Amino acid sequence: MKITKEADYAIRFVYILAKNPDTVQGATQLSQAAVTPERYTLKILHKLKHKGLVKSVKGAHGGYRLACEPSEISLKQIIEAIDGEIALSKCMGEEPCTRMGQDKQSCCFHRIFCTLSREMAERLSGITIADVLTEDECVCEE
Amino acid sequence: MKITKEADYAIRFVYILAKNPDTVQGATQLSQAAVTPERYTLKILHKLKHKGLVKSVKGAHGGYRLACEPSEISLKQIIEAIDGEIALSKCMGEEPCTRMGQDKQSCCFHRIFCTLSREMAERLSGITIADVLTEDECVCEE
DNA sequence: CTCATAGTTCACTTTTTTGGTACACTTTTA
DNA sequence: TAAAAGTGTACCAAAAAAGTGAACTATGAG
Repeated sequence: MKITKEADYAIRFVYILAKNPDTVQGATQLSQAAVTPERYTLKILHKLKHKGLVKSVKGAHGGYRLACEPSEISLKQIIEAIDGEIALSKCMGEEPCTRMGQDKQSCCFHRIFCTLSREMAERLSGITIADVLTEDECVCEE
Repeated sequence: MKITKEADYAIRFVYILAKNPDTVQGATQLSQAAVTPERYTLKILHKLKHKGLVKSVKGAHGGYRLACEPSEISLKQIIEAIDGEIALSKCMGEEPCTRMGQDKQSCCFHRIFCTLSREMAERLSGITIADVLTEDECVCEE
């Protein structure tokens, strides 16, 4: 019922990039800002790039920047880029399972977990990095 | 973002017990019905008992039965009995974290994840085993 | 044009969590 | 009182998560 640390880091990176739009930031810089191991940072950024959430700039003074506007990147996109599809139960991904000795096409929990997973995904897709930036301001003004 | 297999099993056990109220069912019986290893079943039942969700009957012809009505047992209770408190991010359990180099009392994601976790917990506490039994009937009538 | 910078890729290790066992108990009732 | 059934602790192994190393490639500034 938790997102992985990797997804957690990923959100942080996107957040940092969003805070400084139009600026290319190196992996070293990002690692320092988010307090994460540099190698690990690279790995995560690679996944984010692969999913088209960030873009990389090669060569001297290269680095990373967001591929689109903060308001166009949702938590769902980031989490799914790292952890894969949002599903509360393992029997989501598989075809309808036949556990519990039932010969029916789906186990009795399938539908409930499907619904919950979808709700969660929808909720997360409604929260963008732009929202997080706003929230951040609120926290800081406390 | 997934519940563990153990919690998944736990829900199944409670479900099976709920299907046959007023009947004491042995661990062996439950294992067969849910297709789970017997030893593991015992371990899970132990946790459920510890949290007061099921009761055990000792001695010959002993076994387990629900501690209360199916409508009084929510998915939240079962999942938390096994996996611990529902929290989407690791930084929930800890005290407000000071990552991201902020000297503020809480990181900018803390509040968002707190809200989401609470929402999820509330949603799960609204679904009882009685609901699952009903849902089951629907599936079976497809 | 060349070299330092920075990303890319693959392969690896360590740590933690999950899933599952073993076994030596205790309790109860037929 | 012996067999059936639950109790509890400790342990183990596989898998996933978390993190590392090193060789490689691309690029642009000087």
